[in-house]
Amino acid sequence: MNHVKTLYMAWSKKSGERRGYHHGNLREALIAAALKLIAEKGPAGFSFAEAARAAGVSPAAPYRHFRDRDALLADVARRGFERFGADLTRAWDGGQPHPYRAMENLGRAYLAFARTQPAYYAAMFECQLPPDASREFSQAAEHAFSILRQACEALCALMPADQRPPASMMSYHVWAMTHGIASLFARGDVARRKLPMAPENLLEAGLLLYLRGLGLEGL
Amino acid sequence: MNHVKTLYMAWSKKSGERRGYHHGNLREALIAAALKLIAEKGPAGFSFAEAARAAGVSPAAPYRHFRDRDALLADVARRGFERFGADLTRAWDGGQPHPYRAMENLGRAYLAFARTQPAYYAAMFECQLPPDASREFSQAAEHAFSILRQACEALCALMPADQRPPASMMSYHVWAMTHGIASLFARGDVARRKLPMAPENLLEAGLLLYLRGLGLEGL
DNA sequence: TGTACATCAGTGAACGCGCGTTCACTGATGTAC
DNA sequence: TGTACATCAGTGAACGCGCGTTCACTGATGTAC
Repeated sequence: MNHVKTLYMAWSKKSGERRGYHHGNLREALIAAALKLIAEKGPAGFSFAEAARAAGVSPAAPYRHFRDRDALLADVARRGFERFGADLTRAWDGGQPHPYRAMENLGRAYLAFARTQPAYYAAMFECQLPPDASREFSQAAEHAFSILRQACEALCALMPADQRPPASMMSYHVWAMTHGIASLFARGDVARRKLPMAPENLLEAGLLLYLRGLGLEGL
Repeated sequence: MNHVKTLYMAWSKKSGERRGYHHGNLREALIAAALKLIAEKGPAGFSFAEAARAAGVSPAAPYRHFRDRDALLADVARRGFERFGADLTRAWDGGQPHPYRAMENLGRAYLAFARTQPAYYAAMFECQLPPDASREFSQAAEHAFSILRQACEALCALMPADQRPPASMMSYHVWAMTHGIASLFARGDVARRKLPMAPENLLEAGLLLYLRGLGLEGL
């Protein structure tokens, strides 16, 4: 394919000119449309046909890219976990400048994801999608969680070896509290509950108290 | 209405005999059908028509009891919060035999609800239903949460007055951790994640550590 | 470089389906007299 | 106690709709020669 022409086409699309027979990037366009629809009406209010319409193609076109409606939804969830994992990795930043501060950033990133990507969040956690639906899906989810575990291990390593709590248990606790605050108070959709403080502050205090309970002082 | 006859009708229905022109308890039957459908296919896979079919009435009959599909769903969620509140109240049992033990029971009751009533749980928390959708709904939800707050106040009261943490903040932390564990690991539907221990034990340890962080020792 | 052709990603018409909702109706219930 | 009647909770047929999915097709792309 003529590369210059490709670039020209991309430019055309960007500037809203009429596309030709081929869409060029339908797969991505469908995902984007799905996210928009989920954000507006919840995972239930998303239909294959409407996504096609939003992308400006015939209702049969999506079948070239996804087996069926559920396959698209599963792909949205998988991508969600991938972005989520990337966000968490960036926030953790290898534990810099200090494991505790990095853990705080991790929590903030979790809340920020729930707030700014409510569609991804709902697809990932509230779609009745079995966690082991597909290999790629469960791996992406597992990877995101592994960042939390890694952070907990780094925090445990700050303690004398004979006083360290099990990092695995700790990571589940941190995950649960963060997920609870995100799902109840930080989510970016209509289901968010009111809270008399910033969710970030609630989370920071919660983690601090929990870590103190573990004997991790002097942060 | 003849009371004996009413009792007889109820008996007839119980023994599965043919009902007459009037259903007798359609409202309840529709709620029950909705719960069954939600449990099987998620909140998205529930339709007014199918609920009517399950209750053995024509598709127009439900309109005598609910304005529309969403009204039924909202009623399910409201009832869910009422049952939830009742369960939590029973578990707390006025703080008997000891506030900490009662708090433990409270957490167990939360997890048990998520496990045994996944349909209610999904309708309450994952239906994209705004928390302030209706007065009755938000009151029922608020009441359930107030049990948690009450428990936290009782626990705070065990501490010297000058060391007490704000019970309000504490109740949000307890809620978040419990809700996180329930939603991720204890729920009774396909979205439950595997956990290398009983969710109850994870929660107990988490609460214990958190309380220790607050300075609530000697439990 | 030019051309023939395989492959790919779209079309658009069609289908059967179940849904939500409405309507005029009817049978049962409970009550006023 | 009997009867007439208002009210209530159902019926069932009908509607328009959008959905998911299929099919034979076609236009564009990229490549082999």
